[in-house]
Amino acid sequence: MLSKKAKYAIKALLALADHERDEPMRIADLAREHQIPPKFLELILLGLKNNGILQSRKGRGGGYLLARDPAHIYLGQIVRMFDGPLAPVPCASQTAYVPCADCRNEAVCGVHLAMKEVRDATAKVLDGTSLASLRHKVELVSSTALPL
Amino acid sequence: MLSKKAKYAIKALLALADHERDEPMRIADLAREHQIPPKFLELILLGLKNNGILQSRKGRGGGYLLARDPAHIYLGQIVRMFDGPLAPVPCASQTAYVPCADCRNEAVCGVHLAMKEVRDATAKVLDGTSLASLRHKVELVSSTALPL
DNA sequence: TATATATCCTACATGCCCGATAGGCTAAAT
DNA sequence: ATTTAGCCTATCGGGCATGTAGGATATATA
Repeated sequence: MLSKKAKYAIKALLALADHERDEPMRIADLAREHQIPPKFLELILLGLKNNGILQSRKGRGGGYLLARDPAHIYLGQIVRMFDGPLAPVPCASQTAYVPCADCRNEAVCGVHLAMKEVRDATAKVLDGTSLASLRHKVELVSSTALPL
Repeated sequence: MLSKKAKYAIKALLALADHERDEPMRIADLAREHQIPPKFLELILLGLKNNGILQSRKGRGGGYLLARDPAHIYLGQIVRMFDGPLAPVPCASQTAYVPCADCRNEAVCGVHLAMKEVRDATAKVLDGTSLASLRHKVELVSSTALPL
């Protein structure tokens, strides 16, 4: 299950990727436009900044902007940051491997085997999707979609 | 994150798939062999029975057995049963679709798009893996693995 | 029929974490 | 100096996952 934090983070980042580069956006505006509790979003954006994904400017005319090119910001990093490893079980994680206490021999564990496949499939999607590519996909879909 | 329930369920089911068909296994034995709290496992197996995946026999010589061929018991069903839909967000679920309250237009939502891909990838793995095929994979891996 | 065995079922405890809020601090622009 | 907007820590409430308790029910065996 994707946490609200990760979900809100992705939404905000996509909005920033759509926005004029070098023009900061304010928390309050992002929150209003995407129906996110403003104080909660504040926390989230702060986290993104402390992880080097966002930059900020304080004071009047300030706000947040992407710290690097949206083509190099991947969903995998965002999701891991807020929700931890992608793997459904710690023993199947590549980035945060922890063995199971109750598992005698991992090589013979069906759960391990199956969940590693799930992890790999998930990682392939999320580590292969950047803000830029996602933005592009949305563009494609919406241009062919029926109007409301 | 895979819940303990789902994890224990898969382990127990694999043990049953390895076991003589039509020879019931007792909760206590399954629990001991796989380091699962017995009363907790009881709950889990009961759930599996009420969902038609297991059969049971009461009294002396009783226990649990698979209700159908292990080649037709898929991990997807097990995981959904204990942990709910595979999709990271309800609006990306195929089996339990619920729209997001905060989403104006799903077709233009990047989160929706990306998470649908994650769901599809996960479902492909879990709905494509049966107890029998998983058992077979474990066999293959363990035969080529180095001994402890 | 009596006893032992093993599942059935409901209720409960408990601890953790997610979502969200509060409120003061700091920096920058005007 | 004042206003604006981000920075940061603490806190809180509610829900859920994990696990436990204990009795009811069904079945095999002696």
